[in-house]
Amino acid sequence: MATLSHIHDGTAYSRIRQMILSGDLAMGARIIETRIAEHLGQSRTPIREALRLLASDGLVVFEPNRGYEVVCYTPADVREIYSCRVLLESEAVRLVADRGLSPERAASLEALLDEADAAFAAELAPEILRQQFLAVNNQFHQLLYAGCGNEMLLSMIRKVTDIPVGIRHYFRFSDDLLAGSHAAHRKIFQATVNRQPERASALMREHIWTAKDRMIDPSEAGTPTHPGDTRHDNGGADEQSAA
Amino acid sequence: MATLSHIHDGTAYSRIRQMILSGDLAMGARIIETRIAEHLGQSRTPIREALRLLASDGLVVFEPNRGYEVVCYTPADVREIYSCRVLLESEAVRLVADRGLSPERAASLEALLDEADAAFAAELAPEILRQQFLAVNNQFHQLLYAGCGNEMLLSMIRKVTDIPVGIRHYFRFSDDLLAGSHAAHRKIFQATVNRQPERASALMREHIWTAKDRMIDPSEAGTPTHPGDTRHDNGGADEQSAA
DNA sequence: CGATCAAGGATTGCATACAATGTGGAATGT
DNA sequence: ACATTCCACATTGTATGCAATCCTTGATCG
Repeated sequence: MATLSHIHDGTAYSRIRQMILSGDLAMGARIIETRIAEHLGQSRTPIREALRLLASDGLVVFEPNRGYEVVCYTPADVREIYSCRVLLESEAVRLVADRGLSPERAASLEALLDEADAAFAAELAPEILRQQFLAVNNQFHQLLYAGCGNEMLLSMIRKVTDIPVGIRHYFRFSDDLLAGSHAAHRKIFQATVNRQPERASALMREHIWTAKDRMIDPSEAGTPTHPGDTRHDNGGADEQSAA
Repeated sequence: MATLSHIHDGTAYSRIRQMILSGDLAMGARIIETRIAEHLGQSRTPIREALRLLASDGLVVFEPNRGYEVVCYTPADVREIYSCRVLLESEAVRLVADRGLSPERAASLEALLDEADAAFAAELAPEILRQQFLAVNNQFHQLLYAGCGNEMLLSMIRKVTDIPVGIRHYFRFSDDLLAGSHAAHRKIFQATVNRQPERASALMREHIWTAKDRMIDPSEAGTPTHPGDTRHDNGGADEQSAA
């Protein structure tokens, strides 16, 4: 039942996957089997299988008899992804807070948060800081959900989380954004260790919504913001208003 | 971005997939590449790729150098899946109710509901009735969500919905269960056309929870019921109780 | 009698060869 | 000059052959 998408071995699949996630293969880049094959020193057969898998993951798009290219998300796609993240990750953290964090995992998470603190204190160049923070950020989220007890949920979270770094160009960053994100992590972590499922869940929703709000082009590409995403802002008070 | 998992063409992938979903290949059955290859009149190469894809879908499990077998869900796995269904499908129907059903889709859904009514009225043999209802049931859910506007969400719903029919042996069926399920569909549909997102969502949650409650062995296999699934029963009143 | 090891068969892993398809460009006709 | 057709190249689709690995079975030894 466990998907293999989080494994980092030396297979063609994981190597190509890493190239896409890291931006080594840019979004929209054409992928030619023979090119990749000789680059990885293998024949086309295992590369083909890897590419089919990546297409199933949604990391490359595949057109029969045409070939593959790295997925190029539209802003609307990214908004979809973030809507799913809100849903899935708020649920995951709720489960974790309900079950309780293991002491080891709590310690690891706290270490991660301290690491981020150190990065902020180090007065790094903005670009370096951003990069470092995003790495810690991802680790925090992954580690936090790890003990939620639902493997299917975890695999779906990986699907909406492991996407090319290139999408960060869709977001407007600022210094306070990173700091705010870090503060949110602290609060989420605290609510989780305090066994406050609903609170941790609500904080997580707000955390991801905030990130989504920093997307560029809030008007174009069809879907401004997904309908209903504001429900928790008005508490569903206008229920039945359109009936 | 659209996954191909719902396509029913003549490819080896979709053919094997259908064999698994229909139970033609039983849960837990070993799959040998050469066997399938000659059965489908193709060489091993496309079959290998199809099987890798199915492994990524979670429909077959794959052990390197060992081969494939049809996934055999444990009751705990099915409970995980149903927890995810609650989460995903309640959200999907909420979105649909918020956006509003298109008249054509509403008509199709109503036709589907009438079809189920006819099946009940026809006094069929229990097994036939069950089979027919389950088919209509699946169509109803798929069609209902189709206009939710989030392709990623839809693909995840397909992942937790398209599973081998064999899992129905994990559930205890009864005549009133089918009738109750049908009644729930009517109410969900009504709330949706009435543009009551929260109501439709709550009905859907309850609908799937009810199904989950009919699972056999509510005690064994590790996870009795996923923690937190009862939150909506107590309204989260015991929040912070364990802090 | 049981356990261990070896050999054989079965199956997957990979590479190569060839067929099928699609694309781009050049040549030709209007 | 522009459009169209046809050919050549680039790329994917499939089949086959062989190497590597794993499992099974039978024999041998304690």
